[in-house]
Amino acid sequence: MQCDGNPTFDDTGEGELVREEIIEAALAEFAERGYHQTSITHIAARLGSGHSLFYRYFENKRDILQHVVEHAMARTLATLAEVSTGPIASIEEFRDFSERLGLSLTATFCEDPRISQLLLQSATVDDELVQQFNTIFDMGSAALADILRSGVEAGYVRPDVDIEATADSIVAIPLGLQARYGLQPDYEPLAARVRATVDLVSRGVEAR
Amino acid sequence: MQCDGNPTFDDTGEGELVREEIIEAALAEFAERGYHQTSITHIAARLGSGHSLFYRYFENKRDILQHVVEHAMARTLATLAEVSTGPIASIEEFRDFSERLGLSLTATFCEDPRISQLLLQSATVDDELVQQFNTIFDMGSAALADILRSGVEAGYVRPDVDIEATADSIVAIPLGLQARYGLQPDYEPLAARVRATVDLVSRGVEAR
Amino acid sequence: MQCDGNPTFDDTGEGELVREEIIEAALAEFAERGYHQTSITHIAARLGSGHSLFYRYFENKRDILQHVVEHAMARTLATLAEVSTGPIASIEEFRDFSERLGLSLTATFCEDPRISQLLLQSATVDDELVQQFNTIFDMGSAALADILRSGVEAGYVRPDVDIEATADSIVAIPLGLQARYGLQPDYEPLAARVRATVDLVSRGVEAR
Amino acid sequence: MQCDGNPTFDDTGEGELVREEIIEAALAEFAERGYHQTSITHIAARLGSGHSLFYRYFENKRDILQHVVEHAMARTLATLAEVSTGPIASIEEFRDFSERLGLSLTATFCEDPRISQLLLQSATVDDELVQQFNTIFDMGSAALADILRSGVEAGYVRPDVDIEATADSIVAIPLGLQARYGLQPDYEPLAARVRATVDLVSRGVEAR
DNA sequence: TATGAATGAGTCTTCATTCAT
DNA sequence: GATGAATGAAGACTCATTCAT
Repeated sequence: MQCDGNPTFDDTGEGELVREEIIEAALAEFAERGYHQTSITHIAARLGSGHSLFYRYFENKRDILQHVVEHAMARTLATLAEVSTGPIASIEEFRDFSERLGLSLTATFCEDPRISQLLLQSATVDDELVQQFNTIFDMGSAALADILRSGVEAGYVRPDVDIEATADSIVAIPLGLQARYGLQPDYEPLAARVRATVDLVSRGVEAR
Repeated sequence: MQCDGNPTFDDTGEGELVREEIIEAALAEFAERGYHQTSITHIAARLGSGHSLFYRYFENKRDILQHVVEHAMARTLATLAEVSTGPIASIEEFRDFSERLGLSLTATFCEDPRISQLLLQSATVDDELVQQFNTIFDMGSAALADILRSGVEAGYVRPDVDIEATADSIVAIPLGLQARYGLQPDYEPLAARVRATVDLVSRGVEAR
Repeated sequence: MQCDGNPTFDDTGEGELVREEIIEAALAEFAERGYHQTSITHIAARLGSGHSLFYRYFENKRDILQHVVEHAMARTLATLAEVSTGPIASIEEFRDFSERLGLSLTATFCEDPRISQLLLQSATVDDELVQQFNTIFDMGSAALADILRSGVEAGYVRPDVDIEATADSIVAIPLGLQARYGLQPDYEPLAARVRATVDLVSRGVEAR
Repeated sequence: MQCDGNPTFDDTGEGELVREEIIEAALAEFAERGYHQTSITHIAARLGSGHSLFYRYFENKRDILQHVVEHAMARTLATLAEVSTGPIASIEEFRDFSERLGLSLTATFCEDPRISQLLLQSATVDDELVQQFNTIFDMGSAALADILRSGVEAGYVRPDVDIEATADSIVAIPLGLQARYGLQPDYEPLAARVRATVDLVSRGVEAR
């Protein structure tokens, strides 16, 4: 009766494979028609299996959204992790790092736009997901704030910037762009926006 | 079929008042529980009227969303109109104008956060509303691009900026901030973010 | 509260005129879209008046159907009355009378097919109307039985016919034809069917 | 969309049984209270099941009417098929065949009067069913016309009959009788009418 | 483990009817 | 007399969820 995510089988068995498949199918359907317009039957149909299979692996519809979002988030974070480097010592390194990060994210989202579509939708479902969204935003902003702070210390960032507020504004940029272009992303135009953003931000915070 | 938006009464009569009331109630419900979670009965209950009254004034649920969104948009545009000024001749004027615009919008959204909540939701309903959203974004971006172009001509904006891409990035900022803070907006922190954004952008595009 | 068909005004006043108009409009709508698919609003729209006017003149939707049917029936009976003649003395006179009757009815129905459409529908509404329909049928059959009986006495109808059963069968013919051709009646083909029927019946009952 | 008449099970499984039961229940309800007065809930209540079960097996209310009508038609045609014989060579054989046919149909309808009630109703639902009704009528009439034509060739039918028109008139007879007596059929009186009809028609077309 | 039959709560929508003006 | 605003009962239909097999 209680299904806490793992049925009887252990996490590495075949069951986990099925779970992945379901999440994949759900991601596809949610992204294509939206969470509210997607029924369990839609997901099952894409899997080519009966719809009650779903309930062996997930509590309910809401439950799987949670998992799908986490899944998508994990993939995004993996992209971010690839790009992280050591400490940033100059505005050129900052610019360089930002561009690599931005372009890499862009590539990821262009490759699988469903992730982007999903994230935008998730906030309309309930407060808990909104909280989750906010947490991610705040983590991103905090990380950026750290960088800016060390930039101030290192002297390549203006000391008079409002660190937290500026970090928020910067993190907001890819988010807003995703809202506008996320549904049918084209790499080239988006890459141009990334470069423009990097330019804007670098000059905006640079100490002179 | 029989109700094309306006019943028999003319636009200035009492009927129009009821329409406004319904729109107001729908805005409240949509913002509070989300479009998909709101039923016609919810709206009617808030009005204290029978649910069929709704259908005298609006075609269906989708129809009223359209109207509510237009309503909200109109209010937002009214705010923007108040701030618009003549030509901008220097980076200081640019900074000044941006700040007035941002703070004014912030005030509007803080006063009635439901507008912001609604706009974010609307895109999850159907493609038509997504298009509408994109159109608004593009209009904002185009207006800003015009300003930047004239700034280049006037010499206070660097001539090497990618005008369109930069305009998009800048418009994305308030959008992203709204996604993060729109649901429970607090004027002061948001105002700080506006100022930080203005600072970032002004320095980012300024010719030196 | 009780509306027994006549409001306060007397039957010859203007009120009666409005009643006729409503009945006419209802007949048109019922015939065009069917009783169940017709709403009071449809009728009012055709009249170009408010829908509550209806309730000044008729109890409810069911009530007006009753009236419309009676109206249609009265028109049909008027047609029949025109054709009735004195006693029928020979098979030629029988044939002649039948043909005049049949063609006259055909002409009436072709002129206003709505009557025919209505009568066919009425039976699907409730038992009372079915009873009414049966009564009409029986009256027709009884009248025809009288004629046949006098024909037997006069010697031009075979004495071995089952009078009642045969009368029923004969009355059934126009009814069945109406079911098939009543909705879009064309005079010529229907006239041919009338003539064929008269021929069939006359020869069928004729004494030799 | 997902239910095209047959769910996943194949036609021979238990599912087909349930379908039959639903059709039977719908036939009963439609006949008893009329198509328009019958709700899906009525049908489900008769089945003793939830109303949504219905939608697993049929698209919608209109859909099941179609099926019920086809079901009824099939039973009727089965009756007709039993009676069909080889070529008819004389007026006596014609009379004989007609009587067997008529009595057989009468027996069928008396046994399950709901079929008759249903067929009469179906035409009030929509144009498509009216077309279907007309097609049946025309098929019957065409078959009868063939018989009459071969009767003319064989010499036992008067050569001066208007074949098509007469066939229509004859087919109209059972139809009209059904309209009058179909709702509460009694075998004996109906059999008398069949015999009278056969008598009338045989003498009416017989060559002398 | 997997299936699909069954259910009932919930949603949108229509429409006959009433009532204040 | 006439209007149209308002209502509530009722109906079609969907879908998440459960359960027996």
